[in-house]
Amino acid sequence: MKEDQANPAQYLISTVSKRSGVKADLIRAWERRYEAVSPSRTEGRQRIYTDQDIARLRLLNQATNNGHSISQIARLSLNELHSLITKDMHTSNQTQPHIRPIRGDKHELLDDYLEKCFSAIIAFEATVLERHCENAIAELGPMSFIEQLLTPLLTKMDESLQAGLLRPAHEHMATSIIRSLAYILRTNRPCSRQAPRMIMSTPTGQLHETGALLAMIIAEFKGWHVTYLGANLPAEEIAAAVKYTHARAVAINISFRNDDSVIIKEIRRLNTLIGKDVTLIAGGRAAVDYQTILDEIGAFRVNNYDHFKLVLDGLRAQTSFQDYA
Amino acid sequence: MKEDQANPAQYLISTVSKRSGVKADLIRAWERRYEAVSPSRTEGRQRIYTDQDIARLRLLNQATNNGHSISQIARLSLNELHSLITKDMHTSNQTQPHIRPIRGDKHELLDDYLEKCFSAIIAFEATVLERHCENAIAELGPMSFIEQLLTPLLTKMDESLQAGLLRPAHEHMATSIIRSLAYILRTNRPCSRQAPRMIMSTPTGQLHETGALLAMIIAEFKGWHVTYLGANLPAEEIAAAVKYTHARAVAINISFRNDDSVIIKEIRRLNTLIGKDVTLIAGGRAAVDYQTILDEIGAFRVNNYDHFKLVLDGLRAQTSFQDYA
DNA sequence: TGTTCTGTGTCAAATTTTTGTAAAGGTATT
DNA sequence: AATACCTTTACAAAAATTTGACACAGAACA
Repeated sequence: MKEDQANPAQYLISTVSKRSGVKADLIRAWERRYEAVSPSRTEGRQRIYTDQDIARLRLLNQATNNGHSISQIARLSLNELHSLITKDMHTSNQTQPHIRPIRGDKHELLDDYLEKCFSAIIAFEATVLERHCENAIAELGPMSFIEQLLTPLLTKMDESLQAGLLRPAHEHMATSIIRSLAYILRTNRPCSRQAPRMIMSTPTGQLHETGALLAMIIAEFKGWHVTYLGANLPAEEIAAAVKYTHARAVAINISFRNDDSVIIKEIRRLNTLIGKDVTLIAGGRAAVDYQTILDEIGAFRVNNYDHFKLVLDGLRAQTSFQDYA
Repeated sequence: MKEDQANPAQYLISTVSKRSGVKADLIRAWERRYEAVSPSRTEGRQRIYTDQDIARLRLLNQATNNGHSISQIARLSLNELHSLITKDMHTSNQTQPHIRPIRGDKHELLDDYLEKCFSAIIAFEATVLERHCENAIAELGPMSFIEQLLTPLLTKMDESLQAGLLRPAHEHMATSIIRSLAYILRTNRPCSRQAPRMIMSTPTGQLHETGALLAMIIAEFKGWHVTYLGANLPAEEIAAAVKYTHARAVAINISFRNDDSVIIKEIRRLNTLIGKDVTLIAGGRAAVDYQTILDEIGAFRVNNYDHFKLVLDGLRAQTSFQDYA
């Protein structure tokens, strides 16, 4: 356990430049003028950067492109940079999901992050896990992070839990961290008034909400106005939320096969309560176990996030004309 | 205690102009003539604005468009501007009542925010609730937000829930929003390696985690390195987390009086598992119901956040020499 | 009615500051 | 030796600053 076990400083400036998108000259200028990063040095005075430095530079790059002055933001923390950029998206009505020119070996990069995150979980290092996730979000972008890093990570966690390699405490810790990242991941865009609305929740007895949370983020990316209700909610409450918000769709996440009779009853009840005009979508690892009931009532069941996106697009297209101002 | 605002983001005039919709020239004129804003300066005299300044200018812009004279409203507080504009919306042709610039009346400000947040909850407007909370955090700072706005709000929500004024769906929605704010509220300071560590969770059967979440944030403010585990965790798991992290204290939150035998058993088990060297702290609305067992095993019970802070300080002082870098 | 005063928004010129880029000459690494 | 880095210095474009002036609408005044 030395100074920074999980973070062996390792990258040279050319690598950092490629991965962050900031030219090497400029990286040095930013360091010299504003101490934007503080890399350590080799014996021969060459700069050595960490993952965090890369994430920083990437965010700084994005923020300056958004019109911020480098001198003013150079010393902000990763966290602060995140919220800064989130706010930018929030205000400047149409900042596109930023370019992610991850050139080179993306696969290796993902594996690297996956390994690092998993190690942090095993070591019960919440702070390290959080930092790695923040870095990954900055480098990969929210979507890739969710689909290509987080999903495999959650799967791996689940397997390890089954295998007894991890304890529930590990999983709780990791889940809390991941959940807290939702704020960064969400593109708090103003969400035009005509955006179709959706309720996202988890039926009674389903306590795990990670899946629902990520699905919410994805739906928001797809332009939906999602009202997120958390986990473990009875059908009447979900239906009430639909009425209040005039939602056009309800998505529920089923991660575990607890007590079939309860879930099936809840689904059936929810279906009758929301009426025919509201689309019901069910996803999650255990949703497949309820295929029959879902078919019977004419609800969608989605297998994965791509499938979910397709269904969402279909719903948007199918209904009244939307303005894509 | 420095003023450690969660919002050190700073903007130059061009950004401010774009975001607020007020031309840069005019912003300067308003400052020169009416001190509408008071930006700080860089070394080279460039103006530096905060988020609040932007909000201010946006409101001033809107108010002037509504016919108000800039010289009359330039010095109103954020909050007063808010109510001015909402009043404009409601009473389209009313003689504007005397809006006294009663700044400094924090009580009124808090009541106003409380009212707005609660209305947003009743109306099931998640987005509005979130925006009000974000504004309040910017204006009040994280600590005041938690202790003076959020705590009363949660109490009020609870009463309304009991009275049938709100449905559980309302509460779930609001809780999700509040939880997502944790990321902003947390002082993600590096947390020096010598910071005392603490495990925060909620025992089996206790599904509400808002209290634990806020307690975590407060403990972090107090310089603790908190590992947050979420809700509904068996004693063995909490104890395992203590072992992994070498935590010096465990805090559990008990919000509801569910099944006494379970909770008492869990507390007792937790106490034996963590050993004598680890301090157990219990808080939450229903913690008082378990006073006897807590006394018996020599655990702390805290009544409120101030009490919690006192206990935390006591623990820090009592143990080995800490660095207050 | 006509004149003046005041409050407001806008513009322009001259000057500074900020910031990305680059060249030159030396050092490390492979 | 070839390539990649480092430091220092310089430079030019973009953005901000200050100062002062101007236009115009309403209010005040004669």
